[in-house]
Amino acid sequence: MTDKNRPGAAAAATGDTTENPGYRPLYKQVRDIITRRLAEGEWLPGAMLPSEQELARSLAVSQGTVRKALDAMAAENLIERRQGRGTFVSRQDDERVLFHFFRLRGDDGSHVFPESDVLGVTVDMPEEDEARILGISGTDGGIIRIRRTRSLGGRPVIVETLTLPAARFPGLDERDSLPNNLYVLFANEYGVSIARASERLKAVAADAHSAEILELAPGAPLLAIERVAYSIAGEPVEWRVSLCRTDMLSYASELR
Amino acid sequence: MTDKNRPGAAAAATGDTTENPGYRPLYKQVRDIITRRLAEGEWLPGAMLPSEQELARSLAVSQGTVRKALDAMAAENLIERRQGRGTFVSRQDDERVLFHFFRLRGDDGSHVFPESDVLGVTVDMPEEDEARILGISGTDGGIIRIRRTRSLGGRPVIVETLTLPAARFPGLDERDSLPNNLYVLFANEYGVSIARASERLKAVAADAHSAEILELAPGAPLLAIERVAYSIAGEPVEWRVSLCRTDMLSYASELR
DNA sequence: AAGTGGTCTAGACCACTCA
DNA sequence: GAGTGGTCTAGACCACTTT
Repeated sequence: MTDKNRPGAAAAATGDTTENPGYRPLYKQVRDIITRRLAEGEWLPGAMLPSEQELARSLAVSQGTVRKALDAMAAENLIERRQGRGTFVSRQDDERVLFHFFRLRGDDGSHVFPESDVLGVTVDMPEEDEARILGISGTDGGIIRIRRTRSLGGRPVIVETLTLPAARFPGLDERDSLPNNLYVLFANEYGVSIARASERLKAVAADAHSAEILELAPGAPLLAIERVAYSIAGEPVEWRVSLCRTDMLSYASELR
Repeated sequence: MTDKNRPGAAAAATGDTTENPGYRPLYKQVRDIITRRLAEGEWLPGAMLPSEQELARSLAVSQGTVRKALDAMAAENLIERRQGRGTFVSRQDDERVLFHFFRLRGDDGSHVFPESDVLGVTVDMPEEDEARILGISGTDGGIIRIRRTRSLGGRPVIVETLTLPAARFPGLDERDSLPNNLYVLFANEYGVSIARASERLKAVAADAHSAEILELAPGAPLLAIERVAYSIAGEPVEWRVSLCRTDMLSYASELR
């Protein structure tokens, strides 16, 4: 960070769009550096980052530049800043994060916590669509499929299939039990933090199997939620298809 | 803005949460002032705001403080900033805004423009739920209901009912025709700009009437989207319930 | 009292747009 | 070349948390 605004500064893959070459603001370079160190596990979830002053000194930039970089990372939910305390790596079990990635609400808007029951875990070679979505090429190994239901008050309301790249989660298929919140497991046991997800929703008719699990008549309307979740580094690490009965629940979306 | 950080500065209703009293940052006060002037129509959609220098001078704060206020407003999609050109009031017909409030996509992710056909416009006194959602009290007058379908390639894919507070949109019920994009009409003819919306989604079975319009069998699964849209000032100005067949479409949601 | 992030200022310079 | 927003710096002070 000695020569300012050097024209050849690499435009790393950071999700920025329509970036012109030849110029990359210092604070974005700083953001990329800190994000990379974060993705590499230098600071674990919940840990405190060095203070702005320290980071500024070690990166040889002004405190204001570090501040702008950290503010950008906080806007991406990678870190949390607390006045008087410090800057901390976001935790997947934080309530704010938890409900950010789980958009189903009670009809009165209340938060709900469905309990999960695993139906089965299998390891296999990916189908074509699975390989494409998870970015797996021929030699990258197999995938783990998890089938589970999620229940509210003993009533099954969701049946879902998760597809994970096995290389990322070694031994996951042999665990005795899986927690309710898989993202906490991903973060704590495999160093994979989910930063964002992209969802597509449809209304579908229940097939015979799902209908039986959800205690519905075949053909009943279900909300199908298809999710691809991405790590901090921006790689797809989970493909999840959920079928939900929405007579007592609804999916909340804020447009702003 | 003469006495800095005066403790008693009013904490206006700006959507900020858990605000402690007795202190309100200058840049938030500036943001509120400019947002209020914007909501009052001082600058129309597409118009250019005064430059940062001018605003800073007229408000007797530093340029950096104005910048932070404008950056916050840009993050709320109220304004758009373009380097070298200026700061402009967001337009509802801007492509970015248009698809921000319309989340249905083709199955390949493509943007899609359904054509609307109005089935009927009526003026009435609000039902209890309509009055509650739109914040209409007894003497505030009636509501306008618009029923319409939206079609892709001649095939109806959405049937929806919109409920509007009549006081906000005088004469809307007597117009010869209504445009495809109502939010442009709201902004240009009634000075009502939509700043944000809150949606709830469910999967439902098609009733006989909707099924006939959408050329489906009764009981077919439909995506029900219930939206409340809010003006810049934060008041609810539209309640919309859409029933969509999603065999060729899906609802896109980005979680980040 | 010490340390953290948050605000505010003032000034210099850069990138971009347009006349 | 003039005017705009964007970046970067340096320093002062404020609010908040912890010791």
